[in-house]
Amino acid sequence: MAQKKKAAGHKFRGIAADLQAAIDRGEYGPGQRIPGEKALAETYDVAPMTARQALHWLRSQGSVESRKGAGFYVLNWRPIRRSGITRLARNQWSNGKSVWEADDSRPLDVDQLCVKRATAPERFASVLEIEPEAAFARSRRYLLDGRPVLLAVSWFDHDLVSGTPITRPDTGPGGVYARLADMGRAPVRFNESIRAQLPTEEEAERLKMPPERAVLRIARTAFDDSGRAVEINAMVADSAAYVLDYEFDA
Amino acid sequence: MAQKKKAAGHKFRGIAADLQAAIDRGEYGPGQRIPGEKALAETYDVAPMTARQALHWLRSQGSVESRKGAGFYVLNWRPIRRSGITRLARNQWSNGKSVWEADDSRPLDVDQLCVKRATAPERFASVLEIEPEAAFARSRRYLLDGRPVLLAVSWFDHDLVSGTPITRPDTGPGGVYARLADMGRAPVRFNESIRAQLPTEEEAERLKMPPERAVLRIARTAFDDSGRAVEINAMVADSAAYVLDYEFDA
DNA sequence: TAGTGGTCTAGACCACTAA
DNA sequence: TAGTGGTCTAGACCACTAA
Repeated sequence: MAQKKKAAGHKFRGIAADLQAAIDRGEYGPGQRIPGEKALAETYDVAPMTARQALHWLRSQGSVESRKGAGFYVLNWRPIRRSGITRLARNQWSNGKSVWEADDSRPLDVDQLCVKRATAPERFASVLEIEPEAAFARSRRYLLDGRPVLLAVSWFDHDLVSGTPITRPDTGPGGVYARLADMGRAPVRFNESIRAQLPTEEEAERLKMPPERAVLRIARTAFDDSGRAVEINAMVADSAAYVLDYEFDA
Repeated sequence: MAQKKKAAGHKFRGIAADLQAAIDRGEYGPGQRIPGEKALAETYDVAPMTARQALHWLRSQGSVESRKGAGFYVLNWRPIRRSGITRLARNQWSNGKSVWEADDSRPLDVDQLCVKRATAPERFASVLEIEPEAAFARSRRYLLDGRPVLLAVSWFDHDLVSGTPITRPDTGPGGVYARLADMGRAPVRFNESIRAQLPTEEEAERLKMPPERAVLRIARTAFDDSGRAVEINAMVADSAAYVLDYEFDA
């Protein structure tokens, strides 16, 4: 009968733990291939499905990535530290005092830039106090070393930004916030809401991430000095790539 | 109709989408049971494993929960809105302007309170500038309507808090921050770092959540006016239960 | 006692990769 | 061309639930 080396009915966890430990010990270095479904099934004397579960668990953790037809390969994320409150970022209070190993000094590339009139999700439209159809969207994708890590769509009141540089691919120095300031609608206050959810199929494809790994959804609303929302930036980040950081006074 | 191309080999996605749509339409209300593995396998003419994948996908989204031996039941989360920057919370800027349907007016219960000397994770110890063994931990679990939603462990320098009310279950009015203030080490600045990861087996059990659903890990570091870290609060939140909220000036 | 989810078996075919 | 991951089949036994 089936041999039970771990708690009954959790074989795949034991296999995953073994592999993770081997990765942590450096037995498999970044970029190296780890044993595949067939090899694990034989080694551990389990069904291929069970070996697969272990590999997918590692993948959804971000420990490995799978390449179809090629195998599973060790990843070594140095998460991007995203400072939500940028003007206060990197001050004396936090120098070198971080609970995560992370890095915020690497430049991100942008592609898939798309600016167009579009229909906003209901919940964004209501915050912007517009009809969903009366929205303008600036969409783009961010990459780190060629790997997609973040999707972002900025939503505006179409009537507000129509005819301004905000509707053009290049918004000029200072970006959209500087242009909003030019129009007398400078953002003076921000709200960021964060959730972790599964990616949609499209999001997973654009981020080249496995569909079972969570994304961080960050919705940043910018308010002008009259308290009206002038922009909502809806971001979707690969959860394996990001650490979000906020600093504030007591 | 926006029916996706039936790319051969994504049956479970179609089934999951059908069920989610039925839930969204209200065909299955909160608390109601949805068809199980066997029923779905028959209805859609697929293998039980395929039906199971669909149900587990819904579960990892937080749309349903499974009760062993009883079936899958519709959940209706009203996420808890956690304001990171509490002193600024709920001001004019954000009144009624939220992109998520959430609620922050419900009281949380506390259980599993445990205060003891303990060994801190390396990365916490180094931020607190102590040896891992020289740590003191205050651990507890928070529940909403009887459902666990958050685990929290506060880490201190053992030598600093030893003999103070911080080492007792009841820390008195104002809690640990007031006691730190009594000692001349009042927190004046905070840093919160956020990641989304899979729960450990123990975390999933204590939160009564499926192991494939992500948790939000929030590490809050409190600094005194000399810039030294006086406390690290390591929180683990069910990602289906929480929206994190930060507000700040431009 | 009948039914359910949790885990697992032992395969299959396909598209894709690397040599 | 041999090997791999992605998806799926058609079951199995177990612990547990609800009637």
